Amino acid sequence: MERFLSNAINNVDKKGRVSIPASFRSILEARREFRLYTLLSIDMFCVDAGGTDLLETYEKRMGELDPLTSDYDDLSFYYHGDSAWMKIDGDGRIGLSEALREHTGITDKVAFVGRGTFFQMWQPERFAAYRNEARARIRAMKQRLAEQILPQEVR
Amino acid sequence: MERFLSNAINNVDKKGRVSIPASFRSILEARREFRLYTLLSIDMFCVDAGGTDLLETYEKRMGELDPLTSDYDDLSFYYHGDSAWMKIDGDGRIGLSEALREHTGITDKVAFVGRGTFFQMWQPERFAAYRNEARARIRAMKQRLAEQILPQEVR
DNA sequence: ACAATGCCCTTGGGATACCATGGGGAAATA
DNA sequence: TATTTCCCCATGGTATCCCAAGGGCATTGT
Repeated sequence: MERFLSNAINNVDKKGRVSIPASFRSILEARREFRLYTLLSIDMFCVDAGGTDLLETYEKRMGELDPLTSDYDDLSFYYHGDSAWMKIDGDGRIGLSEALREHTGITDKVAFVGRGTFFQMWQPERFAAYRNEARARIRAMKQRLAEQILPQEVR
Repeated sequence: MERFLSNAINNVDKKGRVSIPASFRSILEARREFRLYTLLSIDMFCVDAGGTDLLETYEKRMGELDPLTSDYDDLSFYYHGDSAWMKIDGDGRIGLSEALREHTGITDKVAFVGRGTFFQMWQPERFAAYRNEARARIRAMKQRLAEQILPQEVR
């Protein structure tokens, strides 16, 4: 299946609309998705977005829990309550909701970031900052792995 | 089947009516439901609402118990005694009962929260508080899982 | 190699439909 | 008869639909 790849920054017009990058749109269109499932991220200031399959992934994850547990309840509360369908208009745009703006800090520009099976929407500055942090963590990770693989004496 | 998704806050007018969010309404209409099954939640200050299928889900749950047990009796007492049908008017509104107000603390605003197969009605402040708690619990849940997967030495 | 052309993508804006809300008044209830 | 419930219509704001234009990129032709 085609992946959501790369990133782009698009402008919000005065009606509060943004164009979804064409490369993302064509993936959605190929899957006959005419709306976006969006979820306010729990640990980042961004929104996860994708097709129905994204929601189904989450529901599958929930499905592995007993419906009577509080874990299940919390997950359902989050996946269904903190998410929304966003209609994609004929020109491939979406209208940003108040909840989305508040959670992400987005005002006049949106950074779209491919994440493989889904993509994210960020306020550009926050995206840049997060990206730098993530890169630093990856460098550290590589370092750790290298130390793990090479025995002490060889280093 | 279409899910109840996202959340919205609507006003109660001086006649005591609230509009059900259009996205929720359209799901009910598609299922030819012209009234709402509502149940005072046991462990939250909210009301669960949905179509006939919601009541049927509960009855099925009861059905798995022995009718002669006190558990069965309690559940039946709860599902049938603490619930009510709410009529939906031609404009998609419902009138709030005294019992509902008392249990939820709702006065002039209602937070509607999608829960997939049903939705909830909250007093907005209580909803905001519960939502923050739930999100915190999920963050902790993710943390637990991450620690479970990564062996101690690698961390 | 450079210029011209055409296509695709993003952005803009007017018109329209939908939705939440308010209120009048009739019908049902007590 | 008084009060509540229900049905109807009105309105302001917002979201959606439709059409148009400007700019960048690649392709084509000279």
